[in-house]
Amino acid sequence: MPRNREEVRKRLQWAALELFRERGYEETTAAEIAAKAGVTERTFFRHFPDKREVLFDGGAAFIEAVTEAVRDAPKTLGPWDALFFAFDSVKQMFIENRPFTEPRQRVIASSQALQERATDKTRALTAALASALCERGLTVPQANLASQMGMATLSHGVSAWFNDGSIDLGEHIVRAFQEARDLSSSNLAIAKGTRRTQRIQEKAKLT
Amino acid sequence: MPRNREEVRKRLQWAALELFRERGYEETTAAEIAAKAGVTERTFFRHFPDKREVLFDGGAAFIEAVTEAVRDAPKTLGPWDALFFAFDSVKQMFIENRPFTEPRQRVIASSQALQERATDKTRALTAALASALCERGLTVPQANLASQMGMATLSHGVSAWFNDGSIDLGEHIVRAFQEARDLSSSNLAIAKGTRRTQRIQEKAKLT
DNA sequence: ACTAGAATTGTCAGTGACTGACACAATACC
DNA sequence: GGTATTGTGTCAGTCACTGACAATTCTAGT
Repeated sequence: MPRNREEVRKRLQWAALELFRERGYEETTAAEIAAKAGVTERTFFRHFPDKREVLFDGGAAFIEAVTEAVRDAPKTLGPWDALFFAFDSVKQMFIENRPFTEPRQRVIASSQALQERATDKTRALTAALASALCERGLTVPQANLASQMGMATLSHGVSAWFNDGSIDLGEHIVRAFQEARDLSSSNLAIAKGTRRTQRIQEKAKLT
Repeated sequence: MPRNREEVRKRLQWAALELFRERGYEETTAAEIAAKAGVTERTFFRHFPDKREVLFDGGAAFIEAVTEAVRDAPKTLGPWDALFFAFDSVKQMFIENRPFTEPRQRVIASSQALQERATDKTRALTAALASALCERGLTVPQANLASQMGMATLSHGVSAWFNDGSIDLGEHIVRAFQEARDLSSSNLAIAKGTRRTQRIQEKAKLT
């Protein structure tokens, strides 16, 4: 009885979120999710490669949007500005998906296994960003560093937005990038060179 | 036949690394690892909570060393300098563990499941760093941002050291922090304020 | 050396995630 | 209406992981 593929997929996701919230992730079996969605356990694993993945769908679409935004950024912009441009371009996706994302976040926070998968999804996005930055002339290490710093900054901004919805998401992102700049530009020891750094460390050891 | 606990632990780790390199992670069962170490599958899971964890031992010791170094950093240092101080203080651990770490890295890179766990270990370290930074007067979001940027920078430096052992690890870390500063301080759009940023984006849409 | 008690392991049975193979049903296309 | 394609059900099986209990070895006190 093959219904519409997408419909079954969505029913499974909905059922999973529902059961995870009621009983918790570990206490819910894949068979129970499938039963609630009106299909078999085997069908569940035909739609999702593993039990965790049922909560992480649509991530690929977001990755595609952000990396495309990085490619579309004005070529005059440096990597840091290009990332800001890209994040600002796709901020609407965060706003639209917030009703789905917010309850899911609570479930993820309650399970170690789900946190691991969530972290891995962030890593995949970071890697895709780095790849896009490479096309802008950066070396691989530079692109990795920039994308990781950018993702850390974006997470910072989105997290602040979750806790304070009274301010626009775009404004939160602007502030996050400002904070990142202030933080790393205050690097006194390194700015003056290695010699001074060593002296500071020797001083510290005497204390 | 209970031998010394630490000895069995190390035999299991060695056997696992060996088998993972020969057959790959997925193709090796926990029972096989245990048999090679002269114990039972049940004993394997008494020493390690799951199959992946056998490759990630000693991480706790490193976390403790780095966070303690953050706490010991001169109080006059800002968060960014404190992180540099801490990383520089424990760089010896990287040098000593390189013979174990390097082959392990190849195994990890060949398995999705192991990569996930590795990423999670990085996340745990980052969280511990953020916690240590909080004790230096930073807010939670600031500490999170700083620790994530710091970890990204450290990874950058260590990775460069792996690829170029002719230069000292300490020098690689110094360079990584310099690159991080240069990267985020060149944030032209944000530095001039939101208005200019919006204009840049509107211009881009016309293109 | 001897022995009680703690620590470690072996054995066994069981759950649940996940997979391959095959048959069956529903849909799309002609 | 027949046929290939696609989605699903069923079944058997592997493997990660766990609880319970017995057996074994180590450790300390005598």
